[in-house]
Amino acid sequence: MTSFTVTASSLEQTRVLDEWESAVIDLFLHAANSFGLPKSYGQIYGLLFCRDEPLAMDEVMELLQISKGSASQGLRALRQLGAVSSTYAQGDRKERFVAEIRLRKLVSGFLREQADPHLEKGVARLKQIEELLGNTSSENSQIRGVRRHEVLSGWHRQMGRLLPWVKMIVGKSDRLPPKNKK
Amino acid sequence: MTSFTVTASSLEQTRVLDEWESAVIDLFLHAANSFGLPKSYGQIYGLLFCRDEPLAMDEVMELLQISKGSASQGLRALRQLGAVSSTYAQGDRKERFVAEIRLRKLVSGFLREQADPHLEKGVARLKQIEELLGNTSSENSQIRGVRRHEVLSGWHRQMGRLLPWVKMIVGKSDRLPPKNKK
DNA sequence: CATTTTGTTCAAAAAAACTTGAACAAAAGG
DNA sequence: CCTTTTGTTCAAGTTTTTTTGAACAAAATG
Repeated sequence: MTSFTVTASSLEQTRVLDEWESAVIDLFLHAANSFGLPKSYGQIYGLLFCRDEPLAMDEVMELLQISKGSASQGLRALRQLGAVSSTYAQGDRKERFVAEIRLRKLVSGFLREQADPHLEKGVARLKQIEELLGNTSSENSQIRGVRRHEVLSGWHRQMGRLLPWVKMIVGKSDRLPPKNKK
Repeated sequence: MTSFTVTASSLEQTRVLDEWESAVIDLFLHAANSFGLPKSYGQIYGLLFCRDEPLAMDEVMELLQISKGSASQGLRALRQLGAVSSTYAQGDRKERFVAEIRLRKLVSGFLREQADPHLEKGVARLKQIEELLGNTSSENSQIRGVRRHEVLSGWHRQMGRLLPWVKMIVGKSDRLPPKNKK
């Protein structure tokens, strides 16, 4: 009676979002935002995170109600970050996507794409500042500038040391620890 | 002849930016941006970072050519982050600001203000998802949801563990190491 | 008090970031 | 080839964030 097309589980859950899924998607939306990524990237990742089966771009568009452009760009960027990977289902032309769910991978991808480039640009900037210090007419200012340059170099070195540690630490216990107690 | 008002160093450098200072300010402008802070915060911090003497708000405004509003809000936010501290020069009504230059302090302030609140909101969100899982009609979906909730909880725990380490690691060798070689 | 100096607030303007969708390519099928 | 399906690109539109500046408060000065 009321239970009509209800047990269409594995293959039909694809069409609508469960409440909890919306909440997870929303969580990732906010998370993406605070990592400086567009909201839509968060939504897309969140959706894939929820699902067991790979989704194609058009399914992502429909489920999240976002445009082709956003879906395309979002999926590409997420793959670039290593947050999503794609497969081609046998005998189907569509590319389908799944979320990378290992925190270590997510973090290291993020650092590789976001932090590492900044560190490299940092080298160039420091070099540039060093050059400008040559121009400086006032001796006092130059001395001050050299000190600041040293401080910045120190910070740069520190950051370079920190990143590998972060990757390590997050790697530990990627799997859930055995549940003890109750 | 050519050296006229030239040696007005310590107290008069205040009026203009040296080239290297502009470069440092620009560096912090970009850095702020990639930490998700407004550019003006970066500029203000950068300026103070360059200077030995504390600067008042109107000096910041003039040197950076920014509005009263930006200067006021920027300085307040930076103080909140622990990136800047203020003093009142004896017999002067103006509040004057200096940059916190110890990386450890900067990082821990940033984490305290930005990361910690997110972790706390995370707890609430996880709880909410857990509740929504109760509503879920499809058994399969619920099971899937429980799994995802477990994954998210694991991530949350990991992040909670990571932050203290970051504060530690950055703390090491805050001072420049003794220069050996050459 | 009235005045001056210093600093905050917040609505409106400006700038930046994100999203959209239509036009365009690329590849598969027939 | 021509058509269909799938996916990319990017200019224009939308939304969000940041900055501005004028009005306002607070505190010191005389």
